[in-house]
Amino acid sequence: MPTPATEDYLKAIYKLQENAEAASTNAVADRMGVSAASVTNMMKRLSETGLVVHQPYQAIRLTDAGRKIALEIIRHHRLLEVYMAEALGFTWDQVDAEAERLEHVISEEFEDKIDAMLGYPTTDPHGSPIPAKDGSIASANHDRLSDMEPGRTVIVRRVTDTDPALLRYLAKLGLRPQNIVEVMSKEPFDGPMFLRVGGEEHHVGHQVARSVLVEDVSPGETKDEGGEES
Amino acid sequence: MPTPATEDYLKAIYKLQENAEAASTNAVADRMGVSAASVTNMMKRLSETGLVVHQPYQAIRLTDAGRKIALEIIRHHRLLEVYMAEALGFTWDQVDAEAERLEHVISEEFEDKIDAMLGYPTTDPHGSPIPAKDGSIASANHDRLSDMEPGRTVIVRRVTDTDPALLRYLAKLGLRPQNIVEVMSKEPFDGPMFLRVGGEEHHVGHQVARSVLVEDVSPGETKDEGGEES
DNA sequence: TTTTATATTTAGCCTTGTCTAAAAAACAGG
DNA sequence: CCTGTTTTTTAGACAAGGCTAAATATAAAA
Repeated sequence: MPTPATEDYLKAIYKLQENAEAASTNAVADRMGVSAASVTNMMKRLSETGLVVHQPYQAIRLTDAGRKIALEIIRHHRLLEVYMAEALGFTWDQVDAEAERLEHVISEEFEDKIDAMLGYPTTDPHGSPIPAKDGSIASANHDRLSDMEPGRTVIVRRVTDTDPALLRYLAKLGLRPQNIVEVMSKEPFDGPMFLRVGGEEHHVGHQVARSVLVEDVSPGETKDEGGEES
Repeated sequence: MPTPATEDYLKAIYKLQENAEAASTNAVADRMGVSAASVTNMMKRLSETGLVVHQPYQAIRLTDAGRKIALEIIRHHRLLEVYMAEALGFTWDQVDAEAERLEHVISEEFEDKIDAMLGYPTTDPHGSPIPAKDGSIASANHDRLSDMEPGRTVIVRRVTDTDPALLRYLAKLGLRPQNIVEVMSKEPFDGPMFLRVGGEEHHVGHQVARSVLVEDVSPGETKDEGGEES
């Protein structure tokens, strides 16, 4: 069985790769809050146990075995988040920190029971997909709210930040999954956006809008697969 | 914050003391499944942090600070057991192992939420008292079923074993908290007892009967405080 | 292409928690 | 009161994870 530390490293590497970022030593160190030297050291050991591939000075990649563990832990994490929100009345800004610790210790039985009790949810309270038991995971190709042009109407699908203060702010604005947002206007040079959400109007900064993933549902908009903005 | 290992040591020492046994190095080692040398080593460090008092070659005692931590962890453990049994449908033989890992990682909020959701229970599924938040704990002075004489009628109050196989056996016999048991007969030399439980009759071995704590409710029986059998 | 800056690795050290083997203290029996 | 047994402690090692400081690659700039 992998240790909690091992699981955390694999998860960090997975998230970087998912984000299409290179899992460099520094990137992992940043995300984990440890020194770069600690990462190098850990990667040497994870290589030996066959969970990652790491040639010195190159990006770290997960092996199939490593990815499997990462996805199991992410599954635990997100199921726990849903459970704590639904069954225990935690708010969406509290669940991440709690799940961060519980994810390493719950049994397969515990996982199965809460999964069934929740009716086999597919996303967590922040809209992140919950990996299936077989290791498959839905990969939605959402846009960032910060990239949407004025006049667009979008549905919030996911929030990619775990900072409790930010999450409370987003909840107050109504920027939560499933809510509809109209982009009224947008200032240049990464300036603030002017939004209409559920009857209210708000100005939100660029950094905040970046962490909100949306789906364009503007009239006449067709779903195009993987189109980058030009 | 104490580490999980620290918490486990303090809990082990607490349980020995609760059982009126001396918390010797060997006793703790046994209970923890570690070597005696590991215990000596750990006690040196726990002494330095003021959680236990340990003079070489003498019994280990908890300080107030150490007892406080032990009780917090036992509270976590027992609340989690109730929660998993009531809310998640775990059987009473499964909850101990699961709680053993979860007890170290749940937050104060998690503890409070499940406590409230369960209606502030005072005992766990095995009848063990749940320490209050202030560190107080109900100390019931129960007898062992194995010590009860033929003719007595008793109510099962608590089971002091965590072995899943034994617990499943006890459940099948009906030897669970709140159930009424009549002692029909009892063989000498720690022989088996013949019991009537809920309309069925069973022969149970001495070791098994020893792990069942009961309250005497025979007709004409008065509650006497702390009376040892003569 | 040489210099400079940045990223990564090495080297060496530390803490926690564990172990085995050997030494020492405590206990028990005669 | 001495001797053998049991208990406990000491000594020394090890693995996991982490750190800092120094060395070395790599990438960027001149």
